[in-house]
Amino acid sequence: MKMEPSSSSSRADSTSEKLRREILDGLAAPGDLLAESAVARRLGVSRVPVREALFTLERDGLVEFSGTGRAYVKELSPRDFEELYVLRLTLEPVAGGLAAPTIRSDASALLKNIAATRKARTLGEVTRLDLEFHELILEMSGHARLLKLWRSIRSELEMWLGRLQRQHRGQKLDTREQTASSHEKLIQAFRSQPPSACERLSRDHIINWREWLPMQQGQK
Amino acid sequence: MKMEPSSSSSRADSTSEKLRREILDGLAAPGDLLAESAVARRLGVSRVPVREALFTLERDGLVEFSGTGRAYVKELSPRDFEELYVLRLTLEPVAGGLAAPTIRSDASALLKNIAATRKARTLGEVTRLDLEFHELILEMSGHARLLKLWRSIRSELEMWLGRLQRQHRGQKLDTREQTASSHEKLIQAFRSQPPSACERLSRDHIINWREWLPMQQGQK
DNA sequence: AATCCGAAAACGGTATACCATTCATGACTC
DNA sequence: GAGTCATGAATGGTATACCGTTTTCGGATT
Repeated sequence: MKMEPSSSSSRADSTSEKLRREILDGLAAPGDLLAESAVARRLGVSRVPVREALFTLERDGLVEFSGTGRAYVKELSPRDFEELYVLRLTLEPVAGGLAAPTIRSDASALLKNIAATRKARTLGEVTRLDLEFHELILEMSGHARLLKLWRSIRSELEMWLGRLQRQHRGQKLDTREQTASSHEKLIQAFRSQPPSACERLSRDHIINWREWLPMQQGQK
Repeated sequence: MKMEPSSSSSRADSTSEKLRREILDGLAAPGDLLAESAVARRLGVSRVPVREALFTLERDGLVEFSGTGRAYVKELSPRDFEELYVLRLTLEPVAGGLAAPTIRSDASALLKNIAATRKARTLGEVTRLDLEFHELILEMSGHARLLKLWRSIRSELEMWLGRLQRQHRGQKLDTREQTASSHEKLIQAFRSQPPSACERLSRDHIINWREWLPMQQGQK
């Protein structure tokens, strides 16, 4: 028998997860100092696991170190988001092409995700399931490093999307159905098209996603 | 006045560099255990910087951790190299397209690299300068994350190429002139072609590079 | 009021120590 | 001889302590 994988046994992991959540939820504002001792005291662990957690978060792009080794919550500019967008546009079509055969043989995980999306109760949940859908395709590509690279930008994407949501509370776009049906169409196409077309479809899907996003006015 | 950047002030950095070199030079064989205490004793530092160095090397793909936290020198299979090749094919054309305007305005760094390549005295030096040439393009793309992703696979590439070299000592291909002139042509083309063509040219350059490589017979 | 400066507090880098777990070795059993 | 189990060494995770550097802040100076 095993423990559920969510509750990590090591304090370094649970510390990085707690900090990640605080950053993604906006509790820790961009630019905030994450001092090792302070975090350690606050979370009731020693500095060692905190230190390790900060390195992890740096790898995930949520934290950056100053020249003197201090860790700060990273600031994300619209220009940063553009970079992330270009990377999705670069990585995901390749994954789509590679994953096409796998998806044709078994798309159950993707379909399950779509069903869950239709039952989502909050906008945040839709966003999470959306990213999970795309990560599933990366996994099905069978390209371990491609998946690793994609994961290395996932947290930054989540941070940006979370901020967007908090800024546009009022809007009641039906993102849920939009996302679900868009993903559904993508799978249908994947099942009937050759890999090269799957690349193009993946690309178009990202472009569409980008256009739906409510963007801020400030360019830079 | 500053210290030369090569000698890093922190022991964690110098430790990771020493280990990186040992792995790339084949002193540490794939599969070898890198026990924290043993490395610490051998290098005359405590376990703390060693631990940090091992995390760094894991990020760079030279080391992998077992489920119980032990660090081993990563095994690289031909299939792993295929993944790396696909990633170059994915990332570098995008960088080429983005870097085109910058290169047109100032290609001096690239030209300098080519000149150095022509003066290289060992095959290993040619390889290093080759990778540096491509990294320069990534830098000139102005896309910080694209560069970061490329760097995250650079060490693995170096490891593979180093192993190839050691396996094919006898061959006396004139890689030096081949590399230099190929890079020269690429720059010339970059200067006269639109960004979309630069993407294609970058892609072709990588494909050519791949075909020149002496590959092993074993597929898996 | 603005600037400079020095002392104290905060902070990061590293070493050492402790403990639970894992791993390797050899004896023992069948 | 193959498999099993116990024991001790090796190993990683974490806490704590020390030290040099950086940062902060209040007071002196202009």
